[in-house]
Amino acid sequence: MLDSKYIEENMDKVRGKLAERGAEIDFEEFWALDRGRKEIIKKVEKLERERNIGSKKVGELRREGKKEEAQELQEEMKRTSVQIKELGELRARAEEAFRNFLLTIPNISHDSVPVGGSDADNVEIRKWGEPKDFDFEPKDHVEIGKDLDILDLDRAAKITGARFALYKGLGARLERALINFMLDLHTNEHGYTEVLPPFMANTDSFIGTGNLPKFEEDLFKIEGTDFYLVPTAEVPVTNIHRDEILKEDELPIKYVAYTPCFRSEAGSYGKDVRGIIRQHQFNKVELVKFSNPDSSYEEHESLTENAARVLELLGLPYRVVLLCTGDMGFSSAKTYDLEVWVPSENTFREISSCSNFEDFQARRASIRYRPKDGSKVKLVHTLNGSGLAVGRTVIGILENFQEADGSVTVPEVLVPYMGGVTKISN
RNA sequence: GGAGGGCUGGCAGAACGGCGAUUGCACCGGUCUUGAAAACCGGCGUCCUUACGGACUUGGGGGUUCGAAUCCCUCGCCCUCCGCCA
Repeated sequence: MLDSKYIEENMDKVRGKLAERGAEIDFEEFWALDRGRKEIIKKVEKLERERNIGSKKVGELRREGKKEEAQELQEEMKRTSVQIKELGELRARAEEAFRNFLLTIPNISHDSVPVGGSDADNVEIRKWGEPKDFDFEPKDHVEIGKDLDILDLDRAAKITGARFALYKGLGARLERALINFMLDLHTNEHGYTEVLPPFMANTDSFIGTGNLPKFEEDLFKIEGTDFYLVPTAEVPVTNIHRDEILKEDELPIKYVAYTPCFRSEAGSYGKDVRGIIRQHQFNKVELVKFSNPDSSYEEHESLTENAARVLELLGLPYRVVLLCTGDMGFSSAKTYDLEVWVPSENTFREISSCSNFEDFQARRASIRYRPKDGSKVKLVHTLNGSGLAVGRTVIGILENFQEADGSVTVPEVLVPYMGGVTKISN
């Protein structure tokens, strides 16, 4: 959520910035809602003042034994009270309409973000590693998984439906090994605190991160409750500190969390239907930071590096891409995507998305800190990034490290997590 | 699922339905000091207003009342006990 005062004072900039990302804001409506809200607030508060003074006076008159005067004033205040109640309802509606309007406006991009309409305008920042030159026809992960009997998509479809996976044997072990490896790396080497949050969260939490009210169709809701399955650990973890005032000394707070992620994938019918690239349920290790606003962009860079380190240790070729205005998520001010090399597609595919949300989520979720110098409490900046998406990491490993004989070499760093297994083969 | 107790400011903890929440601790600033501590003074939630001011805020929402932290209803959460259960 943007600061309404900021919008008022920087109308042209806001208009331009939002246009860059393909979002239009109806300023006529904004002004109308804002003006309406302020007018009604003024009226109500004037009446409330009268009532407060009047009521106090009633008490005084009674104590002085002036019963009749008290009675008279009481009658008058009763009428005032009725008016307040009526206007109060209008006020509530006006404020809600204003807030709802603000909740549907996306974040403003950082000045370093390139302007563009689609992923074609994203900017490659750097590349790491060399895609392997296979001297045989490489298979895709579906074939590899089937041939090694570690991935059974047909039976998963029987259990649930399309876009679900059943890992078996060393496939299941590989998934678990990756989760543990990533958690150990980020806690031991990068200073994150491990958390294991609920896999469902309530409406307030989803509003806090910006997933609601606008993107409900992307979520699975639990019938008969106020709970949704989390589409990313970002939701529960960012909301750990919702409605809190943190100490400046505590910042930055860094969490790493493993959760499964559940996404309805509405609107992606027919896209990535083969394999486990796009699933209704997948595992992810997520990095989340709560930062001092002054240093959030440094924290963004280091968070991205922390995620990239996973790929480097695994030996998977990747590139870093700076998303353009048109390709960024609703809540983000700046996003780097990490893309892993996928031999079967002869291209890079997103495996991590690292964003700085500045105070956009913090304002929605009311996450603030108390500056050391005693000045007014301020909103923190929130950041997060996948560290990494586990299913897609499995794709990377199976496809990049496949051998001519159909086996897959286990990256050295994972061997201890695989119980000493160095090669997955029949 | 049943019975009971609770929810107040960053924390602790008061407040017969009536001058719009007493106090302590923590934190920040100032005075004092060579420096620090102590002491003293001030500050330390949100909104409206150029300002002066004003309104709101005792878990959320609603009700009773001239007036609600206080009474009633409802939802949420925490604690204790019973039942069931991985």
